[in-house]
Amino acid sequence: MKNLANVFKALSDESRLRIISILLTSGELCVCDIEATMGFTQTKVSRHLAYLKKAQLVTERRQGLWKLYSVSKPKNPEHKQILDCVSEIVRSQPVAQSDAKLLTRNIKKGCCTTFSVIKPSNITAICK
Amino acid sequence: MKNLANVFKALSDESRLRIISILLTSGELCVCDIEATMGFTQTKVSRHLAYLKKAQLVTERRQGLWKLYSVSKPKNPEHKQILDCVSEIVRSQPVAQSDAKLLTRNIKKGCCTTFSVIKPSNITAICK
DNA sequence: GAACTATATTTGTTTAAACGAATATAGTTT
DNA sequence: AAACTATATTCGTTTAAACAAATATAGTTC
Repeated sequence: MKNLANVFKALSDESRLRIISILLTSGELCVCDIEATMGFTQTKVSRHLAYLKKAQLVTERRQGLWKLYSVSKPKNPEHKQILDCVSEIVRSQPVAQSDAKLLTRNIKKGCCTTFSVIKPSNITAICK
Repeated sequence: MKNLANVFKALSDESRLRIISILLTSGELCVCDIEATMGFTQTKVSRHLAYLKKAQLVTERRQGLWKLYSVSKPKNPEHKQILDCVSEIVRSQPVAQSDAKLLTRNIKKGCCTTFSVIKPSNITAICK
């Protein structure tokens, strides 16, 4: 029960819920794309992602200079139950839709997850 | 999203999750039965119940001297979605089972929800 | 209405969360 | 290896949560 309480604690912050929301719609995002989409500072995004990761709600993989975050794949039935419930609830929130639009606009600008398989040198030439 | 975050905040404490759990198994309980079952102080139980009530997770009705608490009936589709998810998850936690046993033992002792429709004077003669 | 009982709130203290600014780390390019 | 970039962590400060002990409130009994 302590662990479940910690999962809920990780979900008890609006910024973190919004991060989960846009990760659900995008599949995978680098930290700076989350910053750009939500207008958060780098520190803030990084800290919240660390919190979500500690609660096993998100997973990260390195891709060159970037770390790409996504909502975790469930590890066992209980974990799946929680992730499914959370996903379903978060997706049905109104803010989820508006954030999804912000994300789309950001991706159209091309910075920088869309290019995360491209060499950094080429990306910085295109973005910013 | 802010509201959802607050709901999760209300769920981010082990004591509160356990209270929800025994309210689910019992249907309705007075504060002192929760105290007795979980070994919590009166202040602690009352405070946590106030928190849960503020998040609309539990409801209370007065019955004589007692206040009987129960998990809320959903008020709208979103509310129902959250309550259903939470109930399902909480019920599947291991501690929920052991707490249910403690509750049964407590009810057998007859203090005091089982008698909440009886006059207080008669109850105190039986319990304590 | 006075004594009593169940529950709620206040008070003071301790522990944790959130934040920006600054600094550290690890991978990349040249 | 030095300069650079994306992300993580530390630091100091502000705001909130948790708790027990004490007090307040509202309903009950006599």
